[in-house]
Amino acid sequence: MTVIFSKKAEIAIKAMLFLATKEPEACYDAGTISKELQIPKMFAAKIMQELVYSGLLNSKKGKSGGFFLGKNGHDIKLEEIVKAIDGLDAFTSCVFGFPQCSDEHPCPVHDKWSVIKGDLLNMLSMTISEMKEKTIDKIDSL
Amino acid sequence: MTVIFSKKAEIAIKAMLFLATKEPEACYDAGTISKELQIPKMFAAKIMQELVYSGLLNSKKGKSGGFFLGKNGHDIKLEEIVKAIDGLDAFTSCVFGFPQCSDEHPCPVHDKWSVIKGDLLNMLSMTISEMKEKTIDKIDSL
DNA sequence: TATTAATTAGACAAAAAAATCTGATTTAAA
DNA sequence: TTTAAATCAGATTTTTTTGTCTAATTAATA
Repeated sequence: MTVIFSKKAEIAIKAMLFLATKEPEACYDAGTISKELQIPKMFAAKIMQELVYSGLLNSKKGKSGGFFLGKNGHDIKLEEIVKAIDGLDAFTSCVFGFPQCSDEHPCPVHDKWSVIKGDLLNMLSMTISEMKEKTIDKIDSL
Repeated sequence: MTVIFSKKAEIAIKAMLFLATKEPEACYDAGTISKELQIPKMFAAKIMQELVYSGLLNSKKGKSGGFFLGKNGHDIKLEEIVKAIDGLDAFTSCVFGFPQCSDEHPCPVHDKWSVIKGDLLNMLSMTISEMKEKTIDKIDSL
């Protein structure tokens, strides 16, 4: 059981965080990133591709190619990364999956979950740059 | 992507909530419960068995057998149900899965996530009886 | 221009989670 | 005592998620 987002989303966030700590246009290839994150190269490559597809990363093909941030880290929120990989359903729907749950027809934890959902979205509003500031020199120890 | 607990845990909660709205020792069989929750009978049966195994439900075998709460609804917290089915790792570990994440070596969202984890556990401290009070006559519309 | 090293797309495989089946046992009631 | 209807345990199947492979394309550089 993953916590709040899938393993792929977890990796996506870590990969983007890694790139955010580097020079803006510097290219890092899937192999380098996979070593950094200690995951299989082809799995990293696949996830990076999804991020390119959604515009969060850019890529350079061919020899000495690789990946780099698609826009300034100040403009990339965690939420966008999660949205690109998992979607945001988890953060907008009823925690029990009751389709009719709403303010008018609340499930038993509707109010509490509504507050928590807000806090979760607030947490996900952090940008990659902000994360970087909090992470400098720590990524290795994590 | 499930939100905070698995689909099985969702079903477990709904099934226990259903039983909580009935007479304490009244038996309801897997078929009845599966119809109520609109899920396959055998899937319901399997989940009920897990709940029996963990002591949250009791069962009566044989003809006109079925399931009923293993203890008073006032003494059954949501948390126990989730724990029985999914475990509680999700509510105690780092949201990014960083194994070393701690107060001393916080990940970038450690503080925010710590608060949210507390709120989640608080939400799960609700008892089945409390949920019932908030749900009476609503379970059909949900 | 040939070689090498990278992304890309899509098919494929493996593992995990969700769902189903089967056969044994239990028990109420005909 | 026989039958019908239920739980139970464990194996099996299906679906989803995770992870791998291969062939095509791209581009730097020798």
